[in-house]
Amino acid sequence: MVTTNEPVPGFTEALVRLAHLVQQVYGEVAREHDLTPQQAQLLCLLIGGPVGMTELTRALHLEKSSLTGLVDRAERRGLVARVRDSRDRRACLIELTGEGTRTAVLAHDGVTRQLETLAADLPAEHRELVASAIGGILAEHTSRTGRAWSAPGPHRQGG
Amino acid sequence: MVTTNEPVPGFTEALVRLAHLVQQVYGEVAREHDLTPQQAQLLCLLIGGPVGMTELTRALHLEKSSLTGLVDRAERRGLVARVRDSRDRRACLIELTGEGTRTAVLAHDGVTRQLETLAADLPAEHRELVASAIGGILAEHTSRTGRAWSAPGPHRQGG
DNA sequence: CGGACTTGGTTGGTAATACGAACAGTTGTG
DNA sequence: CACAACTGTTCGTATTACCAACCAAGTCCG
Repeated sequence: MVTTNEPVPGFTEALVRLAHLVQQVYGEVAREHDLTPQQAQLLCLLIGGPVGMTELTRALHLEKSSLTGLVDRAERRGLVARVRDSRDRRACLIELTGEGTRTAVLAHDGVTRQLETLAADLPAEHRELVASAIGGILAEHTSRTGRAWSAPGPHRQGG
Repeated sequence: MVTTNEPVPGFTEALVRLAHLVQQVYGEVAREHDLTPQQAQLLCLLIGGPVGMTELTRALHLEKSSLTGLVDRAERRGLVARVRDSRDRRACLIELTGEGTRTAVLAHDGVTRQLETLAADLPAEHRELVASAIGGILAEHTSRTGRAWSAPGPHRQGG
């Protein structure tokens, strides 16, 4: 009874284009603050509080070594700092500096405002529907990979 | 009584995450076919027919020089070819080769299938609604920048 | 305790991505 | 023809991203 065989062909197309648009917005906003899109993403991810490298590799879908470089450059620019984890002497948490926090918030707000502006014509109900639909897709993906983005919140350490 | 002032704060968050997910799917599929995400994107864009460099820079939001490199590498791999434009001797159209077409279709199908799978739980009506909502957002952005992606179809020569 | 194994992060080497500035060839215009 | 506008390339540089190899710290197990 499910009609998933021949849905709207434009649906995935729309998703892909939207992703592209978001990417573009991220790029523009990042540039306004003299950041690369990746750095902006990193900063926004750290707004919720310090995060460990391993957690970041999962959130950003990067290899460890790639992340090392990204954090290195961000650290060299004084945007983030590595702080040793008290419970695990090999691990380190990445933390926003003062300037990093300022920039991160500005960038995050910029992206949010841009997207909100673009979606201004969208009635609130539709907006909620889209949000929930996306939530479903994300949940489906999460259940498949068994990994989540771990939204801004306390890092749930298994122990 | 428009309620655009304090909408769902999770809306833009959802958009951003979705973009990330699509990006990831693109990356996975690309890798399955020994492509970089950018190459996959290029190939998918060419499925509709040959496209000029300038048009491609707009579609991919790249500088001319960046695109030259991307096309260079794709050409070196035998995926695309530069064909001279008969009407304009400085311009060239980028065209898929035989293998390029095969790969492009496979990659496009792969991405589509993945996304469809993830959205399988979404009822068709919601899907259409989401697609149209996204369409609205894209249209808004288009009207702001005055430029469109020029969906798969005949290249409209601006004249 | 002590070695095997795992985990967390860095280093080194390489390819791809992306930008800006400068350049060469065409086109169109006056 | 002179000149501006346009199309794509080349060059130099910074960033991104991967893999393999590595070191250091924690964990497991005998």
